[in-house]
Amino acid sequence: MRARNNGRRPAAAGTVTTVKQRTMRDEILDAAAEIIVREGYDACTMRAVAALVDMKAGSLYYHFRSKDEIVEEILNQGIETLYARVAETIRGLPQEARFADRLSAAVSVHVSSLVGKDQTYMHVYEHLPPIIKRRSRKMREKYAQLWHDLFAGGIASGEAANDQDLQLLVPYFLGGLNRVPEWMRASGASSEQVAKLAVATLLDGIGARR
Amino acid sequence: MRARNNGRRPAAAGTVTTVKQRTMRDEILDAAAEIIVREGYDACTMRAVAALVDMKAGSLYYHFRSKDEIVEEILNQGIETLYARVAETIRGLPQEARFADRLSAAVSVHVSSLVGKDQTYMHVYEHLPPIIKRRSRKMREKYAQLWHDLFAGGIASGEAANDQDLQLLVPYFLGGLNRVPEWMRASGASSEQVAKLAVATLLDGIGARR
DNA sequence: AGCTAAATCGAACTATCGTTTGATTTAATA
DNA sequence: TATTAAATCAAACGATAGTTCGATTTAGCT
Repeated sequence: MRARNNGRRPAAAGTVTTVKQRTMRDEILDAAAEIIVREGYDACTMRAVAALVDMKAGSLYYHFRSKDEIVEEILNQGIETLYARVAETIRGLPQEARFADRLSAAVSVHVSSLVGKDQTYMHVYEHLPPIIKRRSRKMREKYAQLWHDLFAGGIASGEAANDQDLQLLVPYFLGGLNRVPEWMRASGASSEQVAKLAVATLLDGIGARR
Repeated sequence: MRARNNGRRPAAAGTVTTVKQRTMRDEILDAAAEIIVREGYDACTMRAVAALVDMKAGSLYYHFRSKDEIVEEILNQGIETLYARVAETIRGLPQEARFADRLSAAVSVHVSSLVGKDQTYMHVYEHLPPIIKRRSRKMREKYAQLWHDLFAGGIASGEAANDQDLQLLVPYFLGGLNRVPEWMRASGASSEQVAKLAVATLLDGIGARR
């Protein structure tokens, strides 16, 4: 583990605000992610990535140690960004927010993060070979825990039925949401529509009221 | 489109029952599917497939024209088998069966087809590059139509709320189900558990009863 | 036994992959 | 301007992929 610049400069002394600087490293990551999303993992060759940032393949190795490092970083950044956004959203809700509102907010952020213009790299996950997938398991579990806690809170407050096995419900629910981007683009649905559908369906179900 | 034996012999003259014959073609397909599921698409090389059926890579080309043909056939067989099973299950239900029962039956068959010992090849889909995925869109849409009709029937009979946008609900629901096998193996849940959870959640939701 | 077609082998070919490396350019500093 | 470090290039390397094809084996039929 050699020390590395990692493409980011420390904030200037005496400055509190972090300056978000766009580095070559970031551009390469974006390019690779774009190719994976659009054309699949196989199409994401070092030469293809390099071409998208106007470089030759070999030059990428100045910024990354290997292709795996690129892919792994895409995945990690994606999950961490998603986690940060959803966690922040939940944290920012008023104390008295109802379960339904918490859920709505979380789902909205989750879905829009996967397809919005601010999109993260998380759905890249679908395209990855199993070997690389496994490495990110821990972070994914941490993210699932976020939702687990959200649901548990709803049950504790009596706003959600407590006959749910959260160990099954959470991955089931998240699994459904993660698949959304694939057919969203085709159907032309918006993040808001999907979020609304997901929340309404999850909370009330589609059964006719008795 | 050259005429092909396709690895199956026509039933003998005068015979009504179709004899299911295990051909080399089928074994190759099984081997390839097994590798994809266990080790990912990248690991599914012609040499790896050949080794699993005790052959050399070149010999596979006696049975298939290309690797793509193998992968495509795995995908198509999987979807068609799934369609056939679910369609048959729904068709076989008594006329007076309630919507909840129809749904339960369909979900059970769907889920168990994805993970059971009788597993189809459908979850191979996850691992495929987008180019190959797109080719199967038509059949997948046909399958979705099956579920669309099921839901529409529930709404028509008043057993399901009619405020659902089925164009969104169906892919959302199926998307969730298709992701099930991945975490099922990890959590040790059974098909029955998952099917029960999915149906109960979809019908009643998890919101506390008012 | 001899023949024929099906099935498989063995060995190569071409293409492309990730990666390495020494030379070269670019940009900042002294 | 001279020096130096950062960044990129050009070209190749070895590995492995899908594929091809003539030779060889296997199995059924006469």
